[in-house]
Amino acid sequence: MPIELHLADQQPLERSDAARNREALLEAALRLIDRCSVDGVTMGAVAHEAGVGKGTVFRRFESREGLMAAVLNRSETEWQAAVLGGPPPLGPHDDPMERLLAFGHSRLRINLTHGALITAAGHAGARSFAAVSFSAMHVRYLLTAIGVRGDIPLLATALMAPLEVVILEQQVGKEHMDLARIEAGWDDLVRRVVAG
Amino acid sequence: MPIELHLADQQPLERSDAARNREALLEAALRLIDRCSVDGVTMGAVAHEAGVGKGTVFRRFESREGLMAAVLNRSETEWQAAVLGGPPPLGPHDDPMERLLAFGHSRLRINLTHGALITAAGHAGARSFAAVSFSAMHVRYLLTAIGVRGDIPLLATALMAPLEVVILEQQVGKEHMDLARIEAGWDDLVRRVVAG
DNA sequence: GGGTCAAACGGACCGCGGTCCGGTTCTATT
DNA sequence: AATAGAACCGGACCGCGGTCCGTTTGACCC
Repeated sequence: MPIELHLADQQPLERSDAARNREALLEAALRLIDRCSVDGVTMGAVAHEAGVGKGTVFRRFESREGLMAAVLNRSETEWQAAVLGGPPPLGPHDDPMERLLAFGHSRLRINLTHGALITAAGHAGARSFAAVSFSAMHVRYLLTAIGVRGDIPLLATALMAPLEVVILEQQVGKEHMDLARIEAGWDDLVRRVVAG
Repeated sequence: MPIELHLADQQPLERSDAARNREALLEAALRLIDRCSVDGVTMGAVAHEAGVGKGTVFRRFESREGLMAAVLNRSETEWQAAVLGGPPPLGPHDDPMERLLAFGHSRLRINLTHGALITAAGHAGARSFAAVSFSAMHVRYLLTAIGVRGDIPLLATALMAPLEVVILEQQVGKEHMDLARIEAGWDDLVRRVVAG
């Protein structure tokens, strides 16, 4: 019987070839993304680019959404770091209201820039899982810090919903709104919600 | 040269067999939906069920999304009629605020009930096209009638965003919120936005 | 080094959405 | 009724996401 003494280690352990392939696949995906845009990223193409079989891609990442989520995760992680410990106004300081506004603007820009990727990551991505996402927790925290009264989780959702990719693409693509207007609209919404 | 004297007629005219097939396909789709749920509705299956070739389905409805949108359109149309001319509080009466609240509750229920279908209808469905949808127009109108000041189109979007299927399914499926709470949350949001 | 076995690998295979094109059918016109 | 040609029809075909299973490989123990 194996001793398994990797105390705080997570998952049962990953074989070295598996780890190597995961890395190779992620890099292959990145290469493909900026060579043929997001929807040029075919599972077969990624496999070929990384020099492995298609089955391997699926074992590592479960699905196309999973792969996209993994790619997305890189930039998303450093954004989260910026929120948790970066410079103001996004990072920690003593005016939660200003921080909330900065959060919205930042999220807005990201969702517009990486819209295709986020959409491709689907249910494995931004939203989902473990009950609530990072953004939801952060907004709830800020609302509480501001002193808003009411059903905080619901209010947080209401504030984040207009930042969703689907909504933004509708506004920019079909209704031809520009970024500044959408930002201003979000600020206004926040003020109204906070004022209560 | 053809005289084309169908004055207010829309599109170049539809051949009778084409019209017959469109009907047959829509009914086939409906039959399949409540026999095998929405994602059992395969283009091939619909074609077979209607007794036509697969190509025909695509010529009539462009894509799977298009077919779903056509199916959705039936219930959606009668809902729109209820909004425009039905009984209060959803239909016309003299308290726009109450009507707005009723709108939200109604939309909420529909989006939860027909979520799968709406999602399957995708960009050809609820949202899209001709610049703005029926719901957007209605909410903008009500906000104006209430006397809200500000960027009405943006505020309307902000109010409708939390009613989107993606959001609702997250709330109900992952965060286990019940309908009453979501309704209450929306009412609260509306009051805050209107109070401004 | 040699042996063992779980884990990873690869690529054939499947069903679906979507396209294409040669043959067929309806409508308008005479 | 006959003609012409546009519109429609069917189903073979393609690429993609996803699955399956026989084969290989790496980790661990002797």
